[in-house]
Amino acid sequence: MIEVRVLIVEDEPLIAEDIATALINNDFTVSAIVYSKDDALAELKNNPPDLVVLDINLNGGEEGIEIAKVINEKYFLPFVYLTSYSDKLTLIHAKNTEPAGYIVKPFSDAGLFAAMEIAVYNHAQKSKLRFPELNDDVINRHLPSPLSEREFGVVQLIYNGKTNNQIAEDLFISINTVKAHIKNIHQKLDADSRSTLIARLRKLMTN
Amino acid sequence: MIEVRVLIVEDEPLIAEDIATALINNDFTVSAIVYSKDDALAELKNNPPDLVVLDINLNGGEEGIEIAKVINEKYFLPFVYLTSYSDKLTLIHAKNTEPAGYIVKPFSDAGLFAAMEIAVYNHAQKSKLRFPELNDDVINRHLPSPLSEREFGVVQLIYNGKTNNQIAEDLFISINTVKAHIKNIHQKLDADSRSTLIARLRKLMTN
DNA sequence: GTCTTTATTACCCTTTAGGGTAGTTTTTAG
DNA sequence: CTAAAAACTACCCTAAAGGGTAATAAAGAC
Repeated sequence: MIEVRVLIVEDEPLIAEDIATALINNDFTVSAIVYSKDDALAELKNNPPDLVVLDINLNGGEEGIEIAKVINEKYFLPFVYLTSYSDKLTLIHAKNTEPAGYIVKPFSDAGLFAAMEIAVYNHAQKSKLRFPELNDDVINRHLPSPLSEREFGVVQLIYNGKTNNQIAEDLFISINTVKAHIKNIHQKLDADSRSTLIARLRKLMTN
Repeated sequence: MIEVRVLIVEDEPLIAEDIATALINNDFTVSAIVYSKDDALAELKNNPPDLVVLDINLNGGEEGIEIAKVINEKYFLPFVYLTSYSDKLTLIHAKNTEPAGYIVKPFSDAGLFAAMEIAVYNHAQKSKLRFPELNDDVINRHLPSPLSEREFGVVQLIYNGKTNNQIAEDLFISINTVKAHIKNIHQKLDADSRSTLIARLRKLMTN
């Protein structure tokens, strides 16, 4: 079991405490409880959690949504809104920030737990989509002259930051051979250095 | 408007033609119509589309689902199932392959169009998650000694395959300065070459 | 105002990478 | 079986990157 650190952003201390207790009972760790947007942003920067519980209506406004936007822009973290079904307009704004879930007040222990679990799970799924492994089919369909299997093997090692020497050792071939392969790879991918090669690979993998 | 090339996999030629006509009427391009799994795989390899319309029940079996699995493993393409609500077990299998949508037979022109639009849109959203831009906050929270703004600027250029000279030109500074920055960056990120640096950046961005 | 961090530059030297040419050995396809 | 493609190797040379040291200027913190 991996520790999940939760940041609670809620301006009503009693509710915040309730949530904290419920979370701890369900094997979560509370990284901090904050009562304002500024404190929330500071916590995100200095003591980043794995998940954020976010009251939509902070200090009478929609500060929760502003925090959500910052999370989406600057941090790759899941967050769940705390909501009491206030006004519909706020809920529309909230939905557009793509929250991992909602906790509706008053909440039950089980409901909280379920929302958190789903949030963590969905975020793990999303994580898998980021920086996927190189795939020869995806790459080759963009190339006039496709990479051979061996060349693709070399490409993967370059992509993972290996030097020519390390590649030679890994593949049990001479460094001269490695260089020859890289020469051909550079031609096929129109690159002239490892780093431009890697940048091009990323591009090919997204299209 | 960008051309969307659609591969149709459907063993009943009449239905396939219907779909093709409807697609063309809705400004899609049909890259090919195939009637078997083997032909579908060949098309994916040799003439890759942007989207696949996939009959679940090909040749009496569940070949459509097998094709879907290959698409998920080897290609990063959205696909929509063609289904006639046959048996529930098949539908469960189909759901597990994460299709971008379903087209239910008999389909209407509008229904087809909607399903395709949604599929294309969702796929574009997913694409954004792949290989995201570097983010200094995300990177710095993993580092004991964070990157300065300038260093992060250099990092981004390295990440995009620029040489030291190009970086110097881009930032209007001396190549010696660039080298000094890179030296510090390497220390902070525990790297000793551009490519290991890039690999490490990827790793930091996913955690 | 001083101290610290960041940014800037220079010089030197070593290692790594990249590009050209050329050759042999496997593998694979027709 | 033969031709073509892919894999492997060597050698040479140039360019780029990386690491050490050191010094000045600018910006921010206290």
